[in-house]
Amino acid sequence: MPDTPPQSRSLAAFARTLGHEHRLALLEHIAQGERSVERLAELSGLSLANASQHLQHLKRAGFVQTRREGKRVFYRLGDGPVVPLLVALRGYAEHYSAQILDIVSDSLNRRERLEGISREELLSRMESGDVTLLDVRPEDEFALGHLPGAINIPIETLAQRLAELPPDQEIVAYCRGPYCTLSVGAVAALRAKGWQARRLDNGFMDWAAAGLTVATTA
Amino acid sequence: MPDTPPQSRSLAAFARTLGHEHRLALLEHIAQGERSVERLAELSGLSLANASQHLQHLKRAGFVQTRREGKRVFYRLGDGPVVPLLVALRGYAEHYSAQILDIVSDSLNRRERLEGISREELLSRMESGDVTLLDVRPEDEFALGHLPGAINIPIETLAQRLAELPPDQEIVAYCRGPYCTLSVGAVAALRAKGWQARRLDNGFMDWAAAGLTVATTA
DNA sequence: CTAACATTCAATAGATTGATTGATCAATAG
DNA sequence: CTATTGATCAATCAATCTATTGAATGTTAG
Repeated sequence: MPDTPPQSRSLAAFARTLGHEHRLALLEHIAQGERSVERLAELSGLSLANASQHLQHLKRAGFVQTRREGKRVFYRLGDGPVVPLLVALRGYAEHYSAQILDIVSDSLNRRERLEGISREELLSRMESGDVTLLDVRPEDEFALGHLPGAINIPIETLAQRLAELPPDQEIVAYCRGPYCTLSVGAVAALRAKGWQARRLDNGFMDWAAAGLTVATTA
Repeated sequence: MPDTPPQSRSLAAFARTLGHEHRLALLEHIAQGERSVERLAELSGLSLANASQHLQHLKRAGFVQTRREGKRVFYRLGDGPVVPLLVALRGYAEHYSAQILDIVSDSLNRRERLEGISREELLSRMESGDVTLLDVRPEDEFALGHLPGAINIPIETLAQRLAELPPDQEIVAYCRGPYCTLSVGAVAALRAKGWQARRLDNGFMDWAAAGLTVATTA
Protein backbone atom coordinates (compact mmCIF):
# COMPACT_ATOMS: atom_id res chain seq x y z
CA MET A 1 0.00 0.00 0.00
CA PRO A 2 2.10 2.86 -1.27
CA ASP A 3 1.58 5.78 0.97
CA THR A 4 3.11 9.10 0.12
CA PRO A 5 2.16 11.58 2.78
CA PRO A 6 -0.15 14.07 1.14
CA GLN A 7 1.94 17.06 2.03
CA SER A 8 5.32 15.76 0.96
CA ARG A 9 4.93 17.45 -2.35
CA SER A 10 4.51 20.90 -0.94
CA LEU A 11 6.96 20.33 1.89
CA ALA A 12 9.51 19.48 -0.73
CA ALA A 13 8.71 22.66 -2.57
CA PHE A 14 9.55 24.73 0.49
CA ALA A 15 12.78 22.86 0.99
CA ARG A 16 13.65 23.28 -2.64
CA THR A 17 13.17 27.01 -2.33
CA LEU A 18 15.84 27.01 0.34
CA GLY A 19 17.97 24.70 -1.74
CA HIS A 20 19.85 27.33 -3.66
CA GLU A 21 22.83 29.17 -2.33
CA HIS A 22 21.74 32.52 -3.70
CA ARG A 23 18.32 32.34 -2.18
CA LEU A 24 19.78 31.37 1.16
CA ALA A 25 22.23 34.23 0.95
CA LEU A 26 19.42 36.63 0.14
CA LEU A 27 17.39 35.32 3.04
CA GLU A 28 20.32 35.79 5.38
CA HIS A 29 20.67 39.37 4.34
CA ILE A 30 16.97 40.00 4.61
CA ALA A 31 17.04 38.47 8.07
CA GLN A 32 19.34 41.32 9.10
CA GLY A 33 16.66 43.81 8.21
CA GLU A 34 14.63 45.20 5.36
CA ARG A 35 16.59 45.70 2.15
CA SER A 36 15.80 46.95 -1.34
CA VAL A 37 16.22 44.68 -4.33
CA GLU A 38 19.16 46.69 -5.55
CA ARG A 39 20.94 46.46 -2.22
CA LEU A 40 20.29 42.76 -1.95
CA ALA A 41 21.61 42.16 -5.43
CA GLU A 42 24.73 44.06 -4.50
CA LEU A 43 25.15 42.30 -1.17
CA SER A 44 24.84 38.91 -2.75
CA GLY A 45 26.80 39.69 -5.87
CA LEU A 46 23.93 38.99 -8.22
CA SER A 47 22.58 40.77 -11.24
CA LEU A 48 19.44 42.73 -10.58
CA ALA A 49 17.14 40.61 -12.64
CA ASN A 50 18.53 37.45 -11.16
CA ALA A 51 18.16 38.71 -7.61
CA SER A 52 14.63 39.80 -8.40
CA GLN A 53 13.75 36.35 -9.66
CA HIS A 54 15.15 34.61 -6.63
CA LEU A 55 13.38 37.05 -4.37
CA GLN A 56 10.11 36.30 -6.03
CA HIS A 57 10.73 32.64 -5.64
CA LEU A 58 11.21 33.25 -1.92
CA LYS A 59 8.10 35.37 -1.88
CA ARG A 60 5.96 32.69 -3.47
CA ALA A 61 6.98 30.38 -0.65
CA GLY A 62 6.11 33.05 1.89
CA PHE A 63 9.65 33.33 3.19
CA VAL A 64 9.69 37.05 2.48
CA GLN A 65 7.23 39.88 2.07
CA THR A 66 7.49 43.10 0.17
CA ARG A 67 6.64 46.72 0.67
CA ARG A 68 6.85 49.43 -1.91
CA GLU A 69 8.31 52.79 -1.01
CA GLY A 70 8.55 55.19 -3.90
CA LYS A 71 10.37 53.50 -6.71
CA ARG A 72 11.91 50.88 -4.50
CA VAL A 73 10.60 47.59 -3.26
CA PHE A 74 11.81 46.49 0.13
CA TYR A 75 11.98 42.89 1.15
CA ARG A 76 11.58 41.72 4.70
CA LEU A 77 11.11 38.31 6.28
CA GLY A 78 7.72 36.71 6.07
CA ASP A 79 5.78 36.22 9.25
CA GLY A 80 5.88 32.47 9.34
CA PRO A 81 8.46 30.60 11.37
CA VAL A 82 11.17 31.25 8.82
CA VAL A 83 13.93 31.85 11.30
CA PRO A 84 13.39 28.62 13.24
CA LEU A 85 13.59 26.79 9.97
CA LEU A 86 16.86 28.46 9.07
CA VAL A 87 18.19 27.78 12.52
CA ALA A 88 17.27 24.12 12.24
CA LEU A 89 18.94 23.91 8.88
CA ARG A 90 22.05 25.59 10.16
CA GLY A 91 21.99 23.43 13.23
CA TYR A 92 21.88 20.34 11.14
CA ALA A 93 24.69 21.50 8.91
CA GLU A 94 26.73 22.42 11.93
CA HIS A 95 26.32 18.98 13.38
CA TYR A 96 27.18 17.45 10.07
CA SER A 97 30.48 19.24 9.71
CA ALA A 98 31.32 18.77 13.36
CA GLN A 99 30.82 15.07 12.80
CA ILE A 100 33.16 15.12 9.84
CA LEU A 101 35.80 16.80 11.97
CA ASP A 102 35.17 14.36 14.81
CA ILE A 103 34.56 17.24 17.13
CA VAL A 104 31.12 16.01 17.89
CA SER A 105 32.39 13.45 20.32
CA ASP A 106 33.51 16.21 22.62
CA SER A 107 30.09 17.46 23.49
CA LEU A 108 31.29 20.07 25.95
CA ASN A 109 33.45 21.68 23.33
CA ARG A 110 30.52 21.52 20.98
CA ARG A 111 28.17 23.20 23.36
CA GLU A 112 30.56 25.97 24.08
CA ARG A 113 31.14 26.52 20.46
CA LEU A 114 27.51 26.67 19.62
CA GLU A 115 25.96 28.42 22.50
CA GLY A 116 26.75 32.05 22.43
CA ILE A 117 27.19 34.18 25.47
CA SER A 118 24.44 36.57 26.42
CA ARG A 119 24.61 40.34 26.32
CA GLU A 120 24.55 40.48 30.09
CA GLU A 121 27.41 38.08 30.47
CA LEU A 122 29.39 39.97 27.88
CA LEU A 123 28.84 43.25 29.68
CA SER A 124 30.20 41.93 32.93
CA ARG A 125 33.16 40.34 31.18
CA MET A 126 33.89 43.64 29.46
CA GLU A 127 33.96 45.43 32.78
CA SER A 128 36.55 43.07 34.15
CA GLY A 129 38.46 43.53 30.89
CA ASP A 130 39.41 39.93 30.28
CA VAL A 131 37.77 39.57 26.93
CA THR A 132 38.54 40.61 23.38
CA LEU A 133 35.67 41.57 21.15
CA LEU A 134 35.95 40.54 17.54
CA ASP A 135 33.70 42.00 14.86
CA VAL A 136 33.78 39.77 11.79
CA ARG A 137 31.55 41.87 9.56
CA PRO A 138 32.79 43.60 6.43
CA GLU A 139 34.60 46.87 7.04
CA ASP A 140 31.84 49.12 5.80
CA GLU A 141 29.33 47.69 8.21
CA PHE A 142 31.80 47.95 11.03
CA ALA A 143 32.38 51.61 10.23
CA LEU A 144 28.67 52.34 10.53
CA GLY A 145 28.60 51.15 14.09
CA HIS A 146 30.10 48.49 16.30
CA LEU A 147 30.47 47.44 19.89
CA PRO A 148 32.84 49.67 21.88
CA GLY A 149 36.35 48.28 21.94
CA ALA A 150 35.74 45.71 19.23
CA ILE A 151 38.37 45.05 16.64
CA ASN A 152 37.30 44.41 13.07
CA ILE A 153 38.64 41.48 11.13
CA PRO A 154 36.26 40.51 8.34
CA ILE A 155 35.78 36.80 8.28
CA GLU A 156 37.50 36.29 4.94
CA THR A 157 40.71 37.87 6.18
CA LEU A 158 40.64 36.19 9.56
CA ALA A 159 43.02 33.41 8.67
CA GLN A 160 45.77 35.86 7.70
CA ARG A 161 45.29 38.21 10.61
CA LEU A 162 45.25 35.87 13.57
CA ALA A 163 48.35 37.64 14.93
CA GLU A 164 46.25 40.67 15.78
CA LEU A 165 44.40 38.70 18.41
CA PRO A 166 45.78 38.37 21.92
CA PRO A 167 46.41 34.68 22.52
CA ASP A 168 45.76 34.80 26.25
CA GLN A 169 42.29 36.27 26.30
CA GLU A 170 38.97 34.78 25.48
CA ILE A 171 37.61 36.03 22.16
CA VAL A 172 33.96 36.89 21.73
CA ALA A 173 33.04 37.07 18.08
CA TYR A 174 29.90 38.67 16.73
CA CYS A 175 28.36 39.85 13.52
CA ARG A 176 25.04 41.31 12.51
CA GLY A 177 22.12 39.51 14.00
CA PRO A 178 21.26 36.28 15.68
CA TYR A 179 21.27 34.35 12.44
CA CYS A 180 24.48 35.59 10.99
CA THR A 181 26.65 32.77 9.89
CA LEU A 182 29.87 34.64 10.08
CA SER A 183 30.54 34.46 13.78
CA VAL A 184 29.85 30.76 13.88
CA GLY A 185 32.54 30.18 11.32
CA ALA A 186 34.90 32.54 13.07
CA VAL A 187 34.56 30.76 16.36
CA ALA A 188 35.10 27.39 14.74
CA ALA A 189 38.24 28.67 13.04
CA LEU A 190 39.63 30.27 16.18
CA ARG A 191 39.01 27.22 18.29
CA ALA A 192 40.74 25.09 15.72
CA LYS A 193 43.78 27.31 16.16
CA GLY A 194 43.75 27.02 19.92
CA TRP A 195 41.95 30.16 21.00
CA GLN A 196 39.26 30.32 23.59
CA ALA A 197 36.43 31.67 21.52
CA ARG A 198 32.70 32.00 21.78
CA ARG A 199 30.13 33.94 19.91
CA LEU A 200 27.79 36.64 21.06
CA ASP A 201 24.26 35.36 21.08
CA ASN A 202 22.44 38.05 19.26
CA GLY A 203 24.97 40.11 17.40
CA PHE A 204 25.15 43.77 16.69
CA MET A 205 21.54 44.50 15.84
CA ASP A 206 20.36 43.28 19.17
CA TRP A 207 23.02 45.25 20.98
CA ALA A 208 22.04 48.44 19.21
CA ALA A 209 18.35 47.72 19.69
CA ALA A 210 18.94 47.42 23.42
CA GLY A 211 20.19 51.00 23.45
CA LEU A 212 23.73 50.15 24.46
CA THR A 213 26.70 52.27 23.45
CA VAL A 214 27.68 51.99 19.83
CA ALA A 215 31.02 53.18 18.55
CA THR A 216 31.58 54.48 15.05
CA THR A 217 34.71 54.95 13.01
CA ALA A 218 34.52 58.68 12.45
CA MET B 1 31.46 44.18 -0.89
CA PRO B 2 29.62 41.09 -2.03
CA ASP B 3 29.42 38.76 0.86
CA THR B 4 28.01 35.33 0.39
CA PRO B 5 28.15 33.56 3.73
CA PRO B 6 30.74 30.85 3.36
CA GLN B 7 28.39 28.04 4.31
CA SER B 8 25.45 28.99 2.13
CA ARG B 9 26.65 26.61 -0.50
CA SER B 10 26.58 23.59 1.72
CA LEU B 11 23.50 24.70 3.60
CA ALA B 12 21.73 24.87 0.28
CA ALA B 13 22.90 21.37 -0.51
CA PHE B 14 21.23 20.03 2.62
CA ALA B 15 18.04 21.86 1.81
CA ARG B 16 18.14 20.59 -1.73
CA THR B 17 18.41 17.06 -0.46
CA LEU B 18 15.12 17.57 1.34
CA GLY B 19 13.68 19.29 -1.68
CA HIS B 20 12.27 16.26 -3.36
CA GLU B 21 8.99 14.67 -2.49
CA HIS B 22 10.27 11.13 -2.74
CA ARG B 23 13.22 11.76 -0.47
CA LEU B 24 10.96 13.39 2.07
CA ALA B 25 8.56 10.48 1.89
CA LEU B 26 11.42 8.04 2.39
CA LEU B 27 12.65 10.03 5.34
CA GLU B 28 9.20 10.02 6.89
CA HIS B 29 9.04 6.28 6.65
CA ILE B 30 12.53 5.84 7.99
CA ALA B 31 11.60 8.09 10.87
CA GLN B 32 9.04 5.48 11.89
CA GLY B 33 11.77 2.92 12.30
CA GLU B 34 14.45 1.02 10.45
CA ARG B 35 13.38 -0.25 7.05
CA SER B 36 15.01 -2.19 4.25
CA VAL B 37 15.43 -0.67 0.82
CA GLU B 38 12.88 -3.00 -0.64
CA ARG B 39 10.29 -2.11 1.97
CA LEU B 40 10.95 1.58 1.59
CA ALA B 41 10.59 1.35 -2.16
CA GLU B 42 7.29 -0.39 -1.68
CA LEU B 43 6.05 2.03 0.96
CA SER B 44 6.86 5.00 -1.22
CA GLY B 45 5.75 3.47 -4.46
CA LEU B 46 9.15 3.74 -6.10
CA SER B 47 11.18 1.36 -8.19
CA LEU B 48 13.98 -0.29 -6.31
CA ALA B 49 16.78 1.42 -8.18
CA ASN B 50 15.12 4.77 -7.83
CA ALA B 51 14.56 4.34 -4.11
CA SER B 52 18.14 3.23 -3.70
CA GLN B 53 19.41 6.32 -5.43
CA HIS B 54 17.34 8.65 -3.33
CA LEU B 55 18.41 6.83 -0.19
CA GLN B 56 22.01 7.28 -1.09
CA HIS B 57 21.42 10.92 -1.69
CA LEU B 58 19.98 11.13 1.81
CA LYS B 59 22.91 9.16 3.14
CA ARG B 60 25.49 11.48 1.59
CA ALA B 61 23.84 14.33 3.47
CA GLY B 62 23.93 12.34 6.69
CA PHE B 63 20.16 12.25 7.06
CA VAL B 64 20.21 8.47 7.21
CA GLN B 65 22.61 5.69 8.08
CA THR B 66 22.74 2.11 6.94
CA ARG B 67 23.33 -1.27 8.43
CA ARG B 68 23.70 -4.49 6.56
CA GLU B 69 21.98 -7.62 7.76
CA GLY B 70 22.44 -10.57 5.48
CA LYS B 71 21.40 -9.60 2.03
CA ARG B 72 19.45 -6.61 3.15
CA VAL B 73 20.48 -3.10 3.90
CA PHE B 74 18.49 -1.33 6.54
CA TYR B 75 18.17 2.42 6.66
CA ARG B 76 17.67 4.36 9.85
CA LEU B 77 17.79 8.05 10.69
CA GLY B 78 21.19 9.67 11.01
CA ASP B 79 22.24 10.89 14.40
CA GLY B 80 22.23 14.59 13.64
CA PRO B 81 19.26 16.80 14.43
CA VAL B 82 17.30 15.51 11.48
CA VAL B 83 13.97 15.39 13.21
CA PRO B 84 14.07 18.97 14.45
CA LEU B 85 14.80 20.03 10.91
CA LEU B 86 11.83 18.10 9.58
CA VAL B 87 9.67 19.49 12.32
CA ALA B 88 10.73 23.03 11.49
CA LEU B 89 10.00 22.43 7.85
CA ARG B 90 6.61 20.97 8.60
CA GLY B 91 5.94 23.76 11.04
CA TYR B 92 6.68 26.33 8.42
CA ALA B 93 4.54 24.60 5.82
CA GLU B 94 1.71 24.32 8.31
CA HIS B 95 1.84 28.01 9.02
CA TYR B 96 1.94 28.74 5.33
CA SER B 97 -1.21 26.81 4.50
CA ALA B 98 -2.98 28.08 7.59
CA GLN B 99 -2.20 31.56 6.36
CA ILE B 100 -3.65 30.79 2.97
CA LEU B 101 -6.84 29.55 4.57
CA ASP B 102 -6.95 32.59 6.82
CA ILE B 103 -7.11 30.33 9.81
CA VAL B 104 -3.95 31.82 11.18
CA SER B 105 -5.80 34.82 12.52
CA ASP B 106 -7.64 32.57 14.91
CA SER B 107 -4.66 31.62 16.95
CA LEU B 108 -6.61 29.58 19.45
CA ASN B 109 -7.97 27.36 16.75
CA ARG B 110 -4.49 27.10 15.34
CA ARG B 111 -2.96 26.05 18.59
CA GLU B 112 -5.57 23.42 19.18
CA ARG B 113 -5.10 22.08 15.73
CA LEU B 114 -1.35 21.91 16.01
CA GLU B 115 -0.70 20.92 19.53
CA GLY B 116 -1.53 17.34 20.11
CA ILE B 117 -2.85 16.01 23.34
CA SER B 118 -0.52 14.05 25.55
CA ARG B 119 -0.72 10.37 26.36
CA GLU B 120 -1.73 11.17 29.90
CA GLU B 121 -4.55 13.44 28.85
CA LEU B 122 -5.75 10.88 26.37
CA LEU B 123 -5.78 8.17 29.02
CA SER B 124 -7.99 10.18 31.32
CA ARG B 125 -10.30 11.13 28.48
CA MET B 126 -10.57 7.48 27.50
CA GLU B 127 -11.63 6.56 31.01
CA SER B 128 -14.45 9.05 30.98
CA GLY B 129 -15.36 7.72 27.53
CA ASP B 130 -16.03 11.00 25.80
CA VAL B 131 -13.52 10.62 23.06
CA THR B 132 -13.27 8.70 19.80
CA LEU B 133 -9.90 7.36 18.79
CA LEU B 134 -9.14 7.46 15.09
CA ASP B 135 -6.25 5.53 13.60
CA VAL B 136 -5.42 6.92 10.18
CA ARG B 137 -2.69 4.47 9.25
CA PRO B 138 -3.06 1.95 6.43
CA GLU B 139 -5.03 -1.16 7.30
CA ASP B 140 -2.07 -3.51 7.48
CA GLU B 141 -0.30 -1.41 10.05
CA PHE B 142 -3.50 -1.08 12.04
CA ALA B 143 -3.89 -4.84 12.05
CA LEU B 144 -0.45 -5.32 13.52
CA GLY B 145 -1.33 -3.28 16.57
CA HIS B 146 -3.34 -0.22 17.54
CA LEU B 147 -4.69 1.64 20.52
CA PRO B 148 -7.56 -0.14 22.25
CA GLY B 149 -10.92 1.02 20.98
CA ALA B 150 -9.53 2.89 18.02
CA ILE B 151 -11.30 2.78 14.71
CA ASN B 152 -9.26 2.56 11.55
CA ILE B 153 -9.93 4.86 8.63
CA PRO B 154 -6.86 5.24 6.46
CA ILE B 155 -6.29 8.85 5.61
CA GLU B 156 -6.96 8.43 1.91
CA THR B 157 -10.43 7.06 2.57
CA LEU B 158 -11.29 9.50 5.31
CA ALA B 159 -13.27 11.87 3.12
CA GLN B 160 -15.67 9.09 2.06
CA ARG B 161 -16.07 7.56 5.50
CA LEU B 162 -16.86 10.53 7.65
CA ALA B 163 -20.22 9.02 8.49
CA GLU B 164 -18.50 6.39 10.63
CA LEU B 165 -17.44 9.02 13.09
CA PRO B 166 -19.74 10.13 15.88
CA PRO B 167 -20.43 13.81 15.35
CA ASP B 168 -20.88 14.63 19.02
CA GLN B 169 -17.60 13.40 20.41
CA GLU B 170 -14.14 14.81 20.18
CA ILE B 171 -11.95 12.87 17.79
CA VAL B 172 -8.34 12.13 18.62
CA ALA B 173 -6.41 11.09 15.55
CA TYR B 174 -3.06 9.38 15.56
CA CYS B 175 -0.70 7.56 13.31
CA ARG B 176 2.73 6.04 13.66
CA GLY B 177 5.13 8.28 15.40
CA PRO B 178 5.60 11.87 16.39
CA TYR B 179 6.54 12.93 12.91
CA CYS B 180 3.84 11.26 10.99
CA THR B 181 2.09 13.62 8.68
CA LEU B 182 -1.08 11.67 8.43
CA SER B 183 -2.75 12.71 11.62
CA VAL B 184 -2.05 16.36 10.99
CA GLY B 185 -3.87 16.15 7.70
CA ALA B 186 -6.68 14.20 9.26
CA VAL B 187 -7.26 16.74 11.97
CA ALA B 188 -7.24 19.57 9.47
CA ALA B 189 -9.81 17.75 7.34
CA LEU B 190 -12.06 16.90 10.26
CA ARG B 191 -11.99 20.40 11.62
CA ALA B 192 -12.88 21.75 8.23
CA LYS B 193 -15.99 19.53 8.34
CA GLY B 194 -17.01 20.73 11.76
CA TRP B 195 -15.65 18.06 14.04
CA GLN B 196 -13.82 18.67 17.25
CA ALA B 197 -10.54 17.01 16.45
CA ARG B 198 -7.05 16.93 17.82
CA ARG B 199 -4.09 14.73 17.30
CA LEU B 200 -2.21 12.50 19.68
CA ASP B 201 1.18 13.94 20.37
CA ASN B 202 3.38 10.97 19.86
CA GLY B 203 1.44 8.40 17.94
CA PHE B 204 1.38 4.66 18.12
CA MET B 205 5.08 3.93 18.48
CA ASP B 206 5.30 5.99 21.60
CA TRP B 207 2.20 4.40 23.04
CA ALA B 208 3.58 0.93 22.48
CA ALA B 209 6.99 1.93 23.77
CA ALA B 210 5.39 3.12 26.99
CA GLY B 211 4.09 -0.40 27.57
CA LEU B 212 0.44 0.48 27.31
CA THR B 213 -2.16 -1.96 26.06
CA VAL B 214 -2.08 -2.65 22.36
CA ALA B 215 -4.95 -4.27 20.55
CA THR B 216 -4.55 -6.41 17.45
CA THR B 217 -6.98 -7.52 14.82
CA ALA B 218 -6.82 -11.25 15.31
C1' DC C 1 4.06 64.81 -20.51
C1' DT C 2 8.62 63.04 -20.68
C1' DA C 3 12.78 61.24 -18.73
C1' DA C 4 14.98 58.51 -15.44
C1' DC C 5 14.95 54.91 -12.34
C1' DA C 6 13.83 50.54 -9.78
C1' DT C 7 11.83 46.46 -10.52
C1' DT C 8 9.59 42.81 -12.90
C1' DC C 9 8.44 40.05 -16.93
C1' DA C 10 9.40 36.94 -20.98
C1' DA C 11 12.21 34.23 -23.85
C1' DT C 12 16.16 31.57 -24.51
C1' DA C 13 20.17 28.76 -24.06
C1' DG C 14 22.87 26.12 -20.83
C1' DA C 15 23.29 23.29 -16.79
C1' DT C 16 21.46 20.18 -13.35
C1' DT C 17 18.57 16.72 -11.84
C1' DG C 18 15.50 12.65 -12.11
C1' DA C 19 13.53 8.02 -13.73
C1' DT C 20 14.39 4.00 -16.30
C1' DT C 21 16.87 0.28 -17.97
C1' DG C 22 20.09 -3.31 -17.72
C1' DA C 23 24.47 -4.65 -15.81
C1' DT C 24 27.19 -5.52 -11.68
C1' DC C 25 28.16 -6.53 -6.89
C1' DA C 26 27.42 -8.86 -2.27
C1' DA C 27 25.51 -12.43 0.54
C1' DT C 28 23.26 -16.65 1.24
C1' DA C 29 21.16 -21.24 0.19
C1' DG C 30 21.33 -25.44 -2.05
C1' DC D 1 30.19 -23.45 -7.32
C1' DT D 2 26.02 -21.79 -9.05
C1' DA D 3 21.57 -19.76 -8.60
C1' DT D 4 18.95 -16.51 -6.23
C1' DT D 5 17.91 -12.45 -3.89
C1' DG D 6 18.63 -7.62 -2.39
C1' DA D 7 21.03 -3.59 -3.45
C1' DT D 8 23.94 -0.55 -6.06
C1' DC D 9 26.06 1.24 -10.21
C1' DA D 10 26.28 3.29 -14.96
C1' DA D 11 24.33 5.20 -18.98
C1' DT D 12 20.66 7.38 -21.15
C1' DC D 13 16.92 10.53 -22.15
C1' DA D 14 13.46 13.63 -20.43
C1' DA D 15 12.21 17.15 -17.38
C1' DT D 16 13.34 20.95 -14.52
C1' DC D 17 15.82 24.78 -13.06
C1' DT D 18 19.02 28.84 -13.65
C1' DA D 19 21.38 33.03 -15.62
C1' DT D 20 21.25 36.26 -19.12
C1' DT D 21 19.33 39.35 -22.10
C1' DG D 22 16.27 42.86 -23.51
C1' DA D 23 11.65 44.59 -23.23
C1' DA D 24 7.75 46.11 -20.26
C1' DT D 25 5.75 48.10 -16.04
C1' DG D 26 5.10 51.33 -12.49
C1' DT D 27 6.76 55.42 -9.95
C1' DT D 28 8.73 59.82 -9.16
C1' DA D 29 11.04 64.19 -10.66
C1' DG D 30 11.31 67.89 -13.66
